[in-house]
Amino acid sequence: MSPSPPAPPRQRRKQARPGELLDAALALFVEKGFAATRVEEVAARAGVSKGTLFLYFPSKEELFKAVVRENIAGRLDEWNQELGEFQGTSAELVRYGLHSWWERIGMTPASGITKLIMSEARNFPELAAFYEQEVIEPGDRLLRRLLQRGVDSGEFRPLDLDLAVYSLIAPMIFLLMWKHSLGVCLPSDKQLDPVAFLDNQADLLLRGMCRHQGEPKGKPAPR
Amino acid sequence: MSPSPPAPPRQRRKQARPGELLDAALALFVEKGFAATRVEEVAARAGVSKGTLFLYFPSKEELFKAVVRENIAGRLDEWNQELGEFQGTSAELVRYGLHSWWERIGMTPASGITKLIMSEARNFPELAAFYEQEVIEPGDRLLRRLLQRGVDSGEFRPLDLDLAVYSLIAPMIFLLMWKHSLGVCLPSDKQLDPVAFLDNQADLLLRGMCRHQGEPKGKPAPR
Amino acid sequence: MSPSPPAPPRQRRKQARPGELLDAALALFVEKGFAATRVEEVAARAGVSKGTLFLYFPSKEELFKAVVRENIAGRLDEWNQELGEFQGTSAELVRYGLHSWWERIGMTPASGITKLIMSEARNFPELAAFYEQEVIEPGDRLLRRLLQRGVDSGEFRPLDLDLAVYSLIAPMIFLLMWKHSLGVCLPSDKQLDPVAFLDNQADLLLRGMCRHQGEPKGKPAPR
Amino acid sequence: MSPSPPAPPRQRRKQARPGELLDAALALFVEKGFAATRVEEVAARAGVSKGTLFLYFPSKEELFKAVVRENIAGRLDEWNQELGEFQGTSAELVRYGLHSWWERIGMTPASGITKLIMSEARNFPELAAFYEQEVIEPGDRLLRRLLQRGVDSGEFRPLDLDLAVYSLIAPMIFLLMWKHSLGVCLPSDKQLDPVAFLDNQADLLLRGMCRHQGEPKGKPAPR
DNA sequence: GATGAATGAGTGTTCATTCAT
DNA sequence: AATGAATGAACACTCATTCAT
Repeated sequence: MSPSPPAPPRQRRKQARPGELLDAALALFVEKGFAATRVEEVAARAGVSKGTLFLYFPSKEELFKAVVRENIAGRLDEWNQELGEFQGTSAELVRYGLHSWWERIGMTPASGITKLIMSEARNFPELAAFYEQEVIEPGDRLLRRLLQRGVDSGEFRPLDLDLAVYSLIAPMIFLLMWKHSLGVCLPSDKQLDPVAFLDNQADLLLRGMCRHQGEPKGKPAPR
Repeated sequence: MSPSPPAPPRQRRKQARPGELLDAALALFVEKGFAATRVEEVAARAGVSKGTLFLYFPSKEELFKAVVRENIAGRLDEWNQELGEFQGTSAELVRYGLHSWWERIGMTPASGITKLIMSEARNFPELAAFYEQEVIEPGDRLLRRLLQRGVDSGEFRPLDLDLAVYSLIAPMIFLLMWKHSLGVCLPSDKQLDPVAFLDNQADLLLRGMCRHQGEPKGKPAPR
Repeated sequence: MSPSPPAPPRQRRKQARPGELLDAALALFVEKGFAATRVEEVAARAGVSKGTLFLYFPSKEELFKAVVRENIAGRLDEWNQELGEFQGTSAELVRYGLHSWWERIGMTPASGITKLIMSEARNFPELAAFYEQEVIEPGDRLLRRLLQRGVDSGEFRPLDLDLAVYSLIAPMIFLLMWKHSLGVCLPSDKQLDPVAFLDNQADLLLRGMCRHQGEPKGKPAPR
Repeated sequence: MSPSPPAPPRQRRKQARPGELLDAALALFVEKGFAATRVEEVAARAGVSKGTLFLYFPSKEELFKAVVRENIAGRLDEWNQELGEFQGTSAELVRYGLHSWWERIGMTPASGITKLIMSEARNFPELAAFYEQEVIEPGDRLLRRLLQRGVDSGEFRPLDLDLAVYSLIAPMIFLLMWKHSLGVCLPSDKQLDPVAFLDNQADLLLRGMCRHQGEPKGKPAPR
C-alpha cells in the first residue's frame, strides 16, 4: 500500500525553536549571501520543513531581519551599558572596546552579518535602512560617547569626532570583510592575525588621539 | 535593403561587442551584485540582444569572471614604476600613494571591482584566487617596498611589515566597501569625506611609524 | 483544574461543534467561494482549531458537501403545504409565492447556498446532482402545481409549463447571483431594488399568462 | 549522454499566437474557474511552456483581463453600431438583439466568462471592477438606448428604464448560469431550450412594454 | 475530545540558457 | 553574426491535512 519509506515519525515536536532556524539562517546567509540562500535549505539545516519556517517568520526578508536583531541589534544595549560602567582610562576603554567587539561579534558567526549587509545593501534598501537604523546609528552613538569621554576628561585632545569614529569603524569593517571574503581563500601563511591587527590599530589611533605622547603602545606599561 | 543615402548615423560599434558587454556587466554587477544582475539587462545596456551575449560568453559565470579579469589587469605595473621613481621622503611617498590610489582607483568605477570581489569571493573561489594572485600579492609587494624604503632610510623605525601593510590596506578597503554599499543608503549628513579620511589615516599611521615624533601631520603642523 | 467558583462564563457551546462549523463554513463559502475559503478561517470563525474541524469533517470537500446538504433540507415541504392552502386567485398566488420566496430565501443568508451551487456545480457534480434532486426537482414540481392551478381554474390560458416554470425561476436565480456577486461591487446608484424587480417580473409574467387582458398589473390598476 | 528522449525539436516558432493562449485560457477558466485553473495547464493546452505564457501576459490576472477584452468587451462596439443601424420596429429590434446575443455570446464559449465573473467577482474585486467598466456599463447603455428608441417612437409606453433593462438582462444572465452550472448536470430531458426560452421572455416583455396590446407574440409577421 | 506544530505537494512567477531563423 | 521566441528548472510562499500530545 505504501511502498515509500515509512516516513520519519513526524520529527521533533515541542517548540521547534525559532532559535534553531535563526542559527541556520545566519550560517547560510553568511556563507552564500541573502539572495543565494534558499529558505528550504535553511529549514533543512534546522531540521524542519519549509512550511515550518514560514510558521515562525512571515517571509525570507523578515527572517533576515530577525537574524540581525538576534545577533547584533539586540546586543548593543548590554554592551552600551557595560562600556558605560567601565572604570579606567579612556585609552584602556578604547582597547577594551575593540577587544570585546572582536570576542563578541568579530570572531563569532554574527560577524558574517555585517559582511552580508555590506555586500547586499544596494539590492535590499529596506534591509540596509533597517541595519542603518538598528546597528549603524546606535553603534555610532556608542563610539562617539566613548571618544567624548576621553575628550571630556582631558585624556584625548579635541577631536574631529566624525573622522575619529570612522577610524575606529574602519579596522573593524575591514577585518570582517577580509575574514569573510578573501581571507577564506588565502593560504595560511598569509592569514591576518585579527587581534594583533586590532591592537596595532589601537596603538596607532591612541597615539594620535592622546594628549600625552608618552602613551605607551602595547599592553605592558599601564604604569 | 536601405538605399537611403547617407548611411544611418548609428553605424556605431562594429566588432567592439565583447568590450561593451564587459563594460555593461561591470557596471551592473557592481551596482546589483552577481545574483541580482540579469543577463538580459546587461545585454540591453550593451545594445545587443540576450542571445548575442551568449555568443561571446558561454554563461553568466564566465561573463563575471571575464569582467573581473578584464578590469584587474596591468594598472599595477605602471604604478609600481612610478612609485619607484618617487623623489621625496617616505612619509610623502605614503601620502602620495594613498592619494593617487584614490584618484586612480578609489574614486573611479574600477573601485567597484574590489567591492565585487569582496562580496562574491566565497561564491567564486576560483576568482578569489585569481584576484589574490593578480592583485593582492603584487599590491602587497608594492606596499611592502614602500615601507621598506622608509625603514631602510631610517625615516621609519623598524616595523612589523605584515601589520603595517594591512594598516595601509584597511582604510582603502573600508572606503570602497562603504562607498559602494551602505554609503549609498546613508543620509547626506552622514556621508564620509574620503580624502579627509585618507589624510587622517595617513597622519595616524605615519605618526606611528616615523622615528621622529616631530613628523608634521597634515599640511601645516599645529605646533 | 479550574476550582475557581462560579464556572467561567464562556462555558458556551458544548457539543454544538459541527453546527457552528457548518454555519461558519456557509458564510465563508458564500462570501469567497470554495477554493478561496481557507479551512483555518472556518475553524477560527467557529471558535475552534483547525485540527478540530478535521475531527468532524474528513476533508474540505466533505465539509462543503455537508454545508450544502444541511442548508437545503426541508424548507420546501412546509412551503409546499402553505402554498397548497392558499386562498385567492392564482395570480395572487404567484405574486405571493415570489414575495414569500424573497422573504424566506432570497433576502436571507440561505440565498447564498444557491449562489454557491451555481458557482461550484461544475467542480462538484455530485453536489449538483444532489441539489438537482433535493431542490430543483421538488421546486419545479411546486411551481408547476401553482401554474397548473391557474390553468385548471381557467384563470390562466393553456401554458407551455416548461417554459413558464423557467420564467418564474429565471428572475429568482438572477436576483441571487446579482446580489451575491456583481451587486456587491456596484456603486449604490446602480443597485437593483429586488422587490420592485420581482413585482415587475410578476406583472409581465401574469399579463402574459392571464386569460383576461384586464388583469390589473400592480396593486392599484393604472386606470 | 542523453538517455532522455531526443527532446521535441523546440516546438513551433513564428508567433506562437497569444490567440491560442487566450483560447486555451477561456476554455479552462470557464471549465474550472479562475482560481482553480493553473497557468501551466493553460500553456500546455496552447501547446507552449509555462514560461512562454508569461512572455505574452505579465500575470494570470492580466491573462484573464485579456480574455475578457478579447471575447466580450471588444465586441460591444461593433454590436453597438449594428443595432444602431437596425431598420424595423423596436419590438423587432429587441427580439433581434436577444437572438444575436445568443448567437454571438450566449452559445459560444465566451458565455462562460460571464458565469466566471458572477462566480468569482467577490474574490477578485479588481476583475469585477474591470468587468463592470468594460462590459456592464457599456452593455447597460446599449440596452437603454434600445428601449429609449421604442419609447421615443411611441411604440413602447413610458418605461422605468432601470427596471426594464434588468428585465432584459435577467433572462440572459439566467441562461448563462444555467448553461454553465446546473445545466451541465441535468438529464437531457430536463434541458432548457435557450432560444425558445429567450423568445418566450421576449414575448412577455414586449407584451408588457408595447403600447398596442395587439402586438402579436410569436414570429407570425407583424402585419 | 481538542490542539496546534509540522508537513509537503502545489502555485505563480522569474530568468539563464537554447536554437531555428 | 545576431536575434528573440521558447524553454524549464528554480524559488518563495500557501494551505489542506496529519498526528503526538
